[in-house]
Amino acid sequence: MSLAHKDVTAGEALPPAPDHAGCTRVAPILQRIGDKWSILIVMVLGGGPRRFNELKRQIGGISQRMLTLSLRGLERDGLVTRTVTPSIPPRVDYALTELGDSLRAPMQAIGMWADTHYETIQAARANFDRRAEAE
Amino acid sequence: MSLAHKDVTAGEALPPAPDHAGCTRVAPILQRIGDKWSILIVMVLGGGPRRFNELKRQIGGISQRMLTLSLRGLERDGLVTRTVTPSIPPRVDYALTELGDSLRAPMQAIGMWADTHYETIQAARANFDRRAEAE
DNA sequence: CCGCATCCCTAAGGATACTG
DNA sequence: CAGTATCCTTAGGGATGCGG
Repeated sequence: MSLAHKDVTAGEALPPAPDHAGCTRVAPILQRIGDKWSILIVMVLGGGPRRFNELKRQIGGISQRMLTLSLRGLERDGLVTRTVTPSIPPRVDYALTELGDSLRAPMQAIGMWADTHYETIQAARANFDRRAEAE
Repeated sequence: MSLAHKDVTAGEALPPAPDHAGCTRVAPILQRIGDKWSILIVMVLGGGPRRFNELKRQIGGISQRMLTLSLRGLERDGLVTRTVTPSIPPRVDYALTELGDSLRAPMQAIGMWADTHYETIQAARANFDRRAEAE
């Protein structure tokens, strides 16, 4: 793990390039929320607290195993709270913390980007695959 | 795969919640760039074109296998160009496309977020693990 | 220098069945 | 309802060695 910050002399042509710090720190976080389900969960919880099976239904296609694990991860990172009401049947509510809520804005920036360029990317893929198939 | 857009009546308490569309479309894209290396590559290429081993060195800790695969993925999605100069020894340059470059902005939004809340998240994890260990 | 092919091991993740 | 536990299959990813 290095990501050398010195030695920027190698190449510096086209763009402004105002990054260079906090790159390696971003990766682990992006992976945390870049997994198959976490963003979906955050998105749904952005609409207010949800119960376990409510989440499961609204997300669609997730197993309870993965929902549990994903929620645990988000809870662990302080993005989501888990509130148990020990009634019968038991009731558990999940909600975004302030931290989790603050993630929604940058997330939507990516969302916008993805939505804007979705077709372009699909086209690029199709194109790439087509000429790859033609050897 | 559903993510029902209707039936928002279930819960709508705390936040403004201006999302609800393009959620399922975001996930695959986030996974594409949320893998272990892609963002790092995009970040480094943000500083200008790089050769293969140049990238490898600057990223640090990546195997050439994964670098190749990641670059192929990025190329396939039209985020990166691959330019071969058939000299001896051969020379291959990678650079961001306009599309790839446009990704840097939203990416840095997440980067900022991650950097800002890094400590908080670490603390939350430590806290969670501590009380989990205490059963 | 670039990168494909191979081997191999681990983690991710789905399906199902069972508990408080 | 809200999980936990188990099984099993696949994808991710490192190490190494060869080839243009």
